[in-house]
Amino acid sequence: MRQNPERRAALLDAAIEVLAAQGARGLTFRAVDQQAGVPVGTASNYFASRDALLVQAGERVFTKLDPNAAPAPADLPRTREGVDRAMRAMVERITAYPSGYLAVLELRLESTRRPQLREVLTGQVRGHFQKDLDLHREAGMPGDEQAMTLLYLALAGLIVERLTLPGFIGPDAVDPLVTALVDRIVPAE
Amino acid sequence: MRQNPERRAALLDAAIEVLAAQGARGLTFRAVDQQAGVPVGTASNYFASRDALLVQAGERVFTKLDPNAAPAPADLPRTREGVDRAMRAMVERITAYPSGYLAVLELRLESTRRPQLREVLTGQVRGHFQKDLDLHREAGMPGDEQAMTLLYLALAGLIVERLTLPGFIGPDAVDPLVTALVDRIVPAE
DNA sequence: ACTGTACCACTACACATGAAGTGGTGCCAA
DNA sequence: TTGGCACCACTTCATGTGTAGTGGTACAGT
Repeated sequence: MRQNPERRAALLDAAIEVLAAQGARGLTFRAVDQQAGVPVGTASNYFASRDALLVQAGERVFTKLDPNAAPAPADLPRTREGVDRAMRAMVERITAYPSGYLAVLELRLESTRRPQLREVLTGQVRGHFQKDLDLHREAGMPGDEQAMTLLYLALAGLIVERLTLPGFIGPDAVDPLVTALVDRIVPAE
Repeated sequence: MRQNPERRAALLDAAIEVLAAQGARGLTFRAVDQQAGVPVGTASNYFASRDALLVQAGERVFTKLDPNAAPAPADLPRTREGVDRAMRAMVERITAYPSGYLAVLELRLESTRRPQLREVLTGQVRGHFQKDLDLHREAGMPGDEQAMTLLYLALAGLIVERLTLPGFIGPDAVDPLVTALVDRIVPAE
């Protein structure tokens, strides 16, 4: 088993791209090798099995999607308007990097068949959501936990819609929908 | 090309199960044959190509998911409470038939790579949503189009969450979330 | 009642694709 | 010089598509 961490990370990033482009079933050692531009057999040397590759890709994609997730809270007003701006930024950020979220969706579906992967994903989602919740509360933003859960679900739905059938909800409809959502979900201050 | 309509329908139903169980990439003629319990080669005789199979499965799954979609409006109060009941029933109905919605999710992701499939799915989603909208309005239920769109997105998000990572949002949390959602989205009467 | 036709279920096969795993070679650094 | 790593060649295997072909059956024309 090879150890080089940069190379391993590069392979995982390639795996994420493959997931988005070809689906979970298309995630093979060779496809990863090709995407990463390394010789055939490399991925096979870094991951014991396809399962391991899948799980590690699942771990990585969240660390790539989320860390920048909290760029805002600091200089944002602690009002509904502030929440609105944060949410719009989040939707913008995620839809601007489709591969990442599409890979997550593929992994979610694949986790239907792989208990181990499901464990990992559930832990990741729970953890990141909890962190966002804590940040939100510590920043003194309006909206209780239930409100944030509802926002999370609706935005997730919106993002899925935008990424998979962009013709249904057009690009111009996004911001108004997010604003309307926040207006209705987050209590007036 | 074979014509027997019952057999074709049975093959498409089998295709939906395969989609849910094995993903879009697992949808092969042979897998469909096996799932439907018919001899190898049958599906190949009924569909000109894998593409055609995918598209026709995409058409069918919506007709199977939706028609029962409007069992309620008649005897439901034209109030927020009525909307709440309708929405809870809908979530219940969809999560009770996981294969159907999981197949839709697989198709959505696959449509990322297949323009023709994307066209079909976009049309189906748009059409069914519009129909629901019309029924809702004609029944005199509270909530304008934007409110219904927000409800749709949030419930879609909730369903995805329930079907793919059931450990994150537990089964007992569903009804309260739906009720809270409707309370916040649909204006008080 | 007989025969021919059309359709269909089922079978078999030819061809292609793509992947996994293994073993080996050369290189570089400790 | 020894160990770890990148790279490569080759074998083996599994799976799927598309199509051709076979036998059976229902139906219609005569």
